[in-house]
Amino acid sequence: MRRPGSPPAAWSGIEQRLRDRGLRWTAQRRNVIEVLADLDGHVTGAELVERCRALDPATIPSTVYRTLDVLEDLGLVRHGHGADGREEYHVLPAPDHGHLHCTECGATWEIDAARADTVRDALRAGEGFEIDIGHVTLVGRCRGCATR
Amino acid sequence: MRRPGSPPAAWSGIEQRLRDRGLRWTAQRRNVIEVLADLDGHVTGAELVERCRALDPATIPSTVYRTLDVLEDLGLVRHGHGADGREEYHVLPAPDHGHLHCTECGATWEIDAARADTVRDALRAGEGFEIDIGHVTLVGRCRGCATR
DNA sequence: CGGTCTAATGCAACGCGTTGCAATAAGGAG
DNA sequence: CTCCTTATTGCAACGCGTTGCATTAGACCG
Repeated sequence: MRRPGSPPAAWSGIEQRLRDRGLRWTAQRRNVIEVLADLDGHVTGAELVERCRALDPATIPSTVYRTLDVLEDLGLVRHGHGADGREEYHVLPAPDHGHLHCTECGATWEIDAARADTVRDALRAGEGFEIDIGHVTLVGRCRGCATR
Repeated sequence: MRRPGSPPAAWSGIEQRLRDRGLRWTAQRRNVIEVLADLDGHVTGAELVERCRALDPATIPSTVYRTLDVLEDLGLVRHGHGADGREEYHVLPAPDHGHLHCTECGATWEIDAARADTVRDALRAGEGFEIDIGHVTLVGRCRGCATR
């Protein structure tokens, strides 16, 4: 968690980056970004909307989602799908990790880039497929539940 | 595609299997099953509802989804999430295959069990994780789009 | 053939996210 | 500072799926 008032470098140039693309710097976008900058890791769409509403009760969901689309274009966030298919946003810069979910015990956790690479390599070798490992949560059973 | 009137073996005992569990054999369930039996492979939830409505215009979505839950308990279908997070149902018996989706060209295709096993093995070895490969659609870039 | 128990249905409301469209407001030009 | 262009917003409606609850109707029993 970040101290308010010390925006990470990733967010600092954003106002200019938007303008350079002919996009606009609005109060609503400022809010979304303020919330995102205060986050580390993941948020679901609904959670993000909630947090924006805390900052500005007049927040409209569709505006938040559209802002996220723009930020994704800029490479500042990436969306994925959780175990239940819900939207999940990763704030960048983030290591290229993966997510696993155990259907038996309900746990969800991350695997680091090195582990994720073994999966990536498997698909690259056989299928020539370059997986976006962070995009979906892989579902199955964890070591504990599988052996039990 | 199946010829009407020749239900596959998998569905034949279902009426009894339901009753054995204290569940009931209803007209609505019959409809869902009739639609499923006429299918090979996948359907999205919405598509299935649509097809049921063709059979009985009075079909209610929530009933269809609840029936699918029951059938999943019985092991006759399994649900997964498509590239966009939508529900997708696999009719059994189905080989334990995987699904890939290319974000660049939009294609979605299957990989057979053997290929899927390389992914499974990668996760089993490192993480002790038993992936349910059919549950989610893996997203990334296909060979063509990746090299281009 | 009723009577009884309770699984299943229909319905209405909700949750998350997306989309179309008219109204608003950035932000560059004069 | 005012005007103009058009990106963005707010809003309302939609799509897919889920949930709670009162009502209906399977299916077993005597």
